[in-house]
Amino acid sequence: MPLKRISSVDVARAAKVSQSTVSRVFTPGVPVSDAARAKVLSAARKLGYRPDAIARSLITRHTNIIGIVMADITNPFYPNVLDQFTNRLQARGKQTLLFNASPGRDVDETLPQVLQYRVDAIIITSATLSSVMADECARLGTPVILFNRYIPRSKASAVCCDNVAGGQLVADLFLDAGFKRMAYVAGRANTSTNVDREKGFAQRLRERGVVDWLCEPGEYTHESGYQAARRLLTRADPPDAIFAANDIMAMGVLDAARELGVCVPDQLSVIGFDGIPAGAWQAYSLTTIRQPVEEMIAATLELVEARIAKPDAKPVIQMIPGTLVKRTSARV
Amino acid sequence: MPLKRISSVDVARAAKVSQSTVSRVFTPGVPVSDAARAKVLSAARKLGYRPDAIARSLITRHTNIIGIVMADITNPFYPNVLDQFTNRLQARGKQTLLFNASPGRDVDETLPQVLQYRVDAIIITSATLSSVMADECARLGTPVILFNRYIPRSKASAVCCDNVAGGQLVADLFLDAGFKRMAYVAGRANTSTNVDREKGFAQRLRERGVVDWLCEPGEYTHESGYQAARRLLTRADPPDAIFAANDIMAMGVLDAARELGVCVPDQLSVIGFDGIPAGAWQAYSLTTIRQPVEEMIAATLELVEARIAKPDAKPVIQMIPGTLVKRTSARV
DNA sequence: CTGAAAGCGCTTACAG
DNA sequence: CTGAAAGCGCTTACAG
Repeated sequence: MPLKRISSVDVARAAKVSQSTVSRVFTPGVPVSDAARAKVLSAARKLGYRPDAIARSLITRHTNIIGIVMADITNPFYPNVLDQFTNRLQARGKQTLLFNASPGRDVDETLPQVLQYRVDAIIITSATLSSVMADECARLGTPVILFNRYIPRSKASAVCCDNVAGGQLVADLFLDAGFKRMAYVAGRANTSTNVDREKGFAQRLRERGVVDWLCEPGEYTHESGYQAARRLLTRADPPDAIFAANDIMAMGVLDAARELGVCVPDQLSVIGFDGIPAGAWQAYSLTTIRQPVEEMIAATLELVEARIAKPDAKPVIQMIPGTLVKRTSARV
Repeated sequence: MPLKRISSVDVARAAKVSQSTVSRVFTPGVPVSDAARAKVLSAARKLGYRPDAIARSLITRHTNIIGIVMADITNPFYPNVLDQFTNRLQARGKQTLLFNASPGRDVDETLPQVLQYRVDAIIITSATLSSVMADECARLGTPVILFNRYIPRSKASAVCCDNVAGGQLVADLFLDAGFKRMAYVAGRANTSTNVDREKGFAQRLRERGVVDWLCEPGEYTHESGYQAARRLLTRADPPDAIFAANDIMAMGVLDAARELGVCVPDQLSVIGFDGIPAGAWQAYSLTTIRQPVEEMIAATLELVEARIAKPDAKPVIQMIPGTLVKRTSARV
């Protein structure tokens, strides 16, 4: 038979003080006499009392809960992101309410649910929302920070890896190394990460006089990278360099090359994007553009704090450059 | 300037009904006249009203939030688990409060925080808690369900892959195939998954007359599997069959074998445990014992529902057998 | 420093 | 079916 939850009133009675005093003891920074504090703490310990976070939230109007909306948790780039977010949030005494969104769809239907729980702020990653919804959140005073996405001209702030610059960097690398026939293996078509990485890659290729390159669709999975590479490498005129929109697809590309007897990096150079741990495994030794995850997370969390403190501050979009990690999958 | 959050009182005023009626319209299964419902809904829509989940929780005494405590999110077995839990919880109208625990330590310090938020139930995975704490939760009426762990004789229910049986299965497979020199690459020593997998493996080996086999420590990471295999394969008497306590270590073993020129499966057979997607990649083609994740999650969620409805029901420990996935890393 | 009281935004007997 | 009222467990002016 579950016992009644014990409340501040119970503690007050046991400690022979008022309920207000009990509350004060559990509110940091409020003056309480040492004598009262001692009585309350001892009674609280005896009864196993802990303040009720829900009741506290109702009156303080903040919950210390941050909503994280994520699609695509199974993409190997994200577990680390989620791990770091929750760890660092917990270190600041905040909790994480996790919402799963369908990849590729906006989260406009999910967000009202998040809002119902009065989260102090919302972090959205590998998913996007309409700018209408972003503005609605702003109206309600709930800060929204996008992680690795951005919505130009909306009220939502964002922290991104500079995906365009990353794409350009890969193009430069390929061109400097003298490759003649390049290919891009795309991520899910409607994601901003894919759009930007391809944009940077294509722009730079064109700027430097290349008019013709290959492009295969993919969907940010190992299997789709593998299939794209099979199509590419069995052509009469196969590419000598492939840029895959993320690491996991690049690893699929490498598996296809191995299977088809295409020698990497002698006959084929492959570069990925993300910097996931698996890229370092001996079977792949993947050269890639590493997203500065730590920095991006730190920046996001700072923005979260800043916007909670001042919700109507101007939205900012922060771009952090990726860095080349040279391993052995590309002759660059 | 953020607008005031709009409450049921605002809607009541706009719809010219009582606040109670507004509340009833948003409480499923409570009778309200069509006329009143229409007025309320229209006013609510106009004002953008949504009931406040925090206030509702305070009075109904349940939050519709399930706490999930997880260590080791970056272990590739878990993203899928988390993804499925959140998806299926959301489908039932429940939310997920995610807590990150340090791997290897119990979660006794974390749990009071979870409890403060009055979660309806707690799921603990890849982490464990003392039986004292389990009983404390039971006393408070908060059900605790362990996922892939169990605490004998405690008040916490559990859903597990049958790790002992899985270990036995691997031993039988190796023995039936005629291997002479077997090795076990261990997971983190203090985890119940590692203890049970090794126990089953060793028991069966002994039962069938094997007295001598190799054992190397590992910590459930690719790197530790790789290092363990290097130690094993550079011995004067290297093993001809390795059972790794999880897939990711088995993949590290395969990478070491590849690097050392040990041919798999001709000179060495490798079997893992978990059934993570990456095991199917062409670079590994890993034979493994697959944990029936879907079934385990469904069972866990059923248990969660059942215990929320009846918190003082007897704890149950449910074991679900794993299944062999034959690929090409083992000659069995 | 402390207590009595108001109030956060809901749900739910209670009476009609 | 509907409204007035009590109450969930806290925080925080207000007065002393």
